[in-house]
Amino acid sequence: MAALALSDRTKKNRKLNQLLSMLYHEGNKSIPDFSKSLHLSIPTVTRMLEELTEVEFIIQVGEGDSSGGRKPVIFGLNPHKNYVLAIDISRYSVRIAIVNLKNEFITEVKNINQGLASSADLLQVIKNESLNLIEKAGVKSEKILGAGITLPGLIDFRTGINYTYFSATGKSLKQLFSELFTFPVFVEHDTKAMALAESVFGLAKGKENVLCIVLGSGIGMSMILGGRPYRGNSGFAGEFGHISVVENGQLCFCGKLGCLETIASGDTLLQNAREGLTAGAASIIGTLSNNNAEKISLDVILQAASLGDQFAISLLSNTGEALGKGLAILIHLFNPELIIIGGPLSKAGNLLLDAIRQTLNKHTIGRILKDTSIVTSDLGENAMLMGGIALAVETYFENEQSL
Amino acid sequence: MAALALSDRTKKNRKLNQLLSMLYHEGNKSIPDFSKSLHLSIPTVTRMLEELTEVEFIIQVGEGDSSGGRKPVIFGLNPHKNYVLAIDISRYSVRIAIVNLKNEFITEVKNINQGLASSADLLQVIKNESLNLIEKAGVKSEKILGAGITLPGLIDFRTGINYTYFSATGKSLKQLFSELFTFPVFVEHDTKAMALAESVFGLAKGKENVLCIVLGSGIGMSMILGGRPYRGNSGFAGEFGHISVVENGQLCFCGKLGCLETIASGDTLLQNAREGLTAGAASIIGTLSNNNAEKISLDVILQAASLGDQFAISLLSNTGEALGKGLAILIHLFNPELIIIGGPLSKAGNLLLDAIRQTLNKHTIGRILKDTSIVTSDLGENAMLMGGIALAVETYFENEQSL
DNA sequence: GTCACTTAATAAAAAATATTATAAAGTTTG
DNA sequence: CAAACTTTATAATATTTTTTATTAAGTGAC
Repeated sequence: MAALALSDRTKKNRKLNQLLSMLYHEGNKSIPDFSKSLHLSIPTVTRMLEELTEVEFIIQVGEGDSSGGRKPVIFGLNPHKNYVLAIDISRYSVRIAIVNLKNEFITEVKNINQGLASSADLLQVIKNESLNLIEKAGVKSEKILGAGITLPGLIDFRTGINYTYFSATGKSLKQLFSELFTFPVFVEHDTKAMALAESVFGLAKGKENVLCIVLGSGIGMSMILGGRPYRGNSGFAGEFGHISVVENGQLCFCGKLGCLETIASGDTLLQNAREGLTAGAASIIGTLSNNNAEKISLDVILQAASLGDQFAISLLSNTGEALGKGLAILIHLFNPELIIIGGPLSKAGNLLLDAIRQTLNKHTIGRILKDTSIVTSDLGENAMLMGGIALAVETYFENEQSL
Repeated sequence: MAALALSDRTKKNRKLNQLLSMLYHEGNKSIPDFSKSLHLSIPTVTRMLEELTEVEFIIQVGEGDSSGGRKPVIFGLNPHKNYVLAIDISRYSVRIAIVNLKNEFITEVKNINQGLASSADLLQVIKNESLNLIEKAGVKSEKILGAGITLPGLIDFRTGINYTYFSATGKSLKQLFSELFTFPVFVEHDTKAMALAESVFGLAKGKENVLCIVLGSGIGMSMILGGRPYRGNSGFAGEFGHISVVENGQLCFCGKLGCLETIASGDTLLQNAREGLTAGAASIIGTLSNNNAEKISLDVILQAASLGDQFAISLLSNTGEALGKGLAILIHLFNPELIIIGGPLSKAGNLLLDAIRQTLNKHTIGRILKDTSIVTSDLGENAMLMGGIALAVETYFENEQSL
């Protein structure tokens, strides 16, 4: 097995990198497919594929269809050539998994009940649990091409410094996590990772201009513009939750008044639920939460709504309406082809979407709204992990830099 | 002079196109410069330059500096190889000019006092005046590589149909204008052309993420994101003037309530001026406009403000404050490195900028605001023409499609 | 089922490109 | 002010890539 130094940024390797990246993003392909996409002749592509087969990066996966002629051999990534460690860090938990190059989870997703807000020694915990998982999976550490790590915070992507977490260390996130493992690490903001996941695996696949909204306790946004993730100048783009929508509104934790988060986030919804129940609203939320205001969660409210609870439904539709006002702004500015609503609240589905659409009809210029679809994400709770995986593979194949 | 079919989209020509485009955007270069940028060897670049010199596309313009070694020969575009006809169409006027490939105007800018709103036969007028200008300039029609045409309206860039003007013809803008001339036409929305002009010639040169605001009777916006003009899905992106900022605000001509245009546009400023004067505000605006409310224009108010008129200054600062609220939203969403304020009102300079900056300090998360500069454009009244020129040259050199 | 047509893959020849060596033209330093 | 070093440009050689021709493998119509 000859050594193929894919990390050299020579002209030849750039093409090899491009080829691998295409295979990862667009799936299996034939020689003529590559020839057209890469603007290379068929003999050249043949030689490249031979080289990559030699080092076991790719394998023949069968033959394709033909509309009248010899059937082409189809090539695909060798799923067992490498593995990716995916780590999604959040405030109260960490999720870890290992996948092969077909994005198949080769372990269960390990859930740790410690997070950024609850553990002093989180990095060490992450290291140990990761190494355990790697051992349990029976994967050699050398076969792991890298770790895709996602976490929240205000991250300056030029310096890699997270101003919300770990900033006291003075180290960049890449430094911090690199010290844990022998393989490379690729770090990304969790919300931005979700956009990447949608773009590579989800509903944004093949689309050029997509906005991804993450509805959880707060409101996050990430964007695919011109087919590429958009970060802005320093990585702070997408602070959708903190645009002003209410003149002299409620105080937001960011210090400003009337941010969208103060009227349309999960936290606000919960607060409204508690206040409504205290004021005597008729609802099964009380029973579902054992009449303990502390136990009222988004899941409880979603459950109540799905059971037809009018109060819960109106809470969701109020949130949808408030969010719709914000989305109207986004649509005027970005003219996106698609808006994907993700995060815990997105499970509300049409209870949320209907209210959003109604508000948009009122607040958006019709000609522009016409070209925008609004859907809820179908990636589920592994969205961030998937984003981390895509980041790791893509950065590795394309030989670029991540955070 | 051998024929060099630059329009063939072969691999070789793609490189030639890239080279010409680089020369246009980045200025004159040496053989080693090209070699590095184009990832081609020096002999190959030498051959390409010989070919392009042969057909008079480029010329040697002198020699460059060296930090210790032989001085390189510097190559540049031949400014007289081709010319561009630039046409900027607006509601009440049309401006026409001819430039060479150094972007030097080889004629005066011809100003026609007919426009989209005032002429039934505008296309014919434009054709005649253009041909006159070409003849007067003594330029052979074959030497004109194309016309760069800019105009306002809601333009679907996929179909090239302008829903505001000429939509009754059922023809795309390209068809419509192509019928006027023997050379190719390249059409662009006027506001988006301004962003292109800023990106190629103006303050946005070399910058990745820039927002361009056009402050005139209304409020327009165009964007450079990831170094490229951003249009959105159908070309409607940037409707900054029609985002909602006032709950149950004034009725906007777009049919919605409380659009930014209803509080921060030139028209609103004029209306406020008239109302203020009627209510008895102390100001020299009255004298400057001969006490004729009809004659109060943005220019009059700017003149009054520059003379120190307190009422005029407060009008501008009110507009700045209102605009600032909108800009705060943009900064949170786009995290741009630069916001350029253009259009007639931008002449107010610091009278506007100071109020904007003050408002931003109040309404924007500090960490994000820190990385954004806000300036007024320095392209002047030819900004749109320049954008049309850049569009024509760039599209021609890069062999791509425009509207 | 054969014949005409289509698509894929390989082989050989031709063209283009890169690499290496060398020369030309400057700059800097002792 | 020469010697040593740098950078640019050209020439010769080696490599890579494309083009063209050929073969392989399949489809569909009569």
